[in-house]
Amino acid sequence: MGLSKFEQKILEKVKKIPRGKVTTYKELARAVGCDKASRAVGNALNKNLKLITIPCHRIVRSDGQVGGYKNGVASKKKILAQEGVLIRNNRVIDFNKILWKIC
DNA sequence: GGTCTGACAGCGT
DNA sequence: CACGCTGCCAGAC
Repeated sequence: MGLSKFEQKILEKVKKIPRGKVTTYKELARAVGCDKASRAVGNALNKNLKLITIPCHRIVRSDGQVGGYKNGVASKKKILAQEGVLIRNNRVIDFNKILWKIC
């Protein structure tokens, strides 16, 4: 499979995010040792998009905004809502409460 | 190799 | 609180 080490590490972390929680591109970047690579993280998720195995909809911006999604932001918000994550005007409500911090 | 891209972050206005 | 700009980084070309 043609996934870089960087991408593999990202996806590993994403798989561990519990239902009903969210984490950020920045937090993921930090977790894999490149805290300034938040942009590259988004790229990695965009390419791989294994929507079933990898809950990439649980990744949001560090300011609580929903951010992007390959299938469309509307879809992302819908899935999050199904998991109990409340959203208003493209922003996650109680962002700090449901933020998943990666070890 | 150099350059461009984008599901970002931070800061100023 | 909303925009806009600049900086950043791994990948794709």
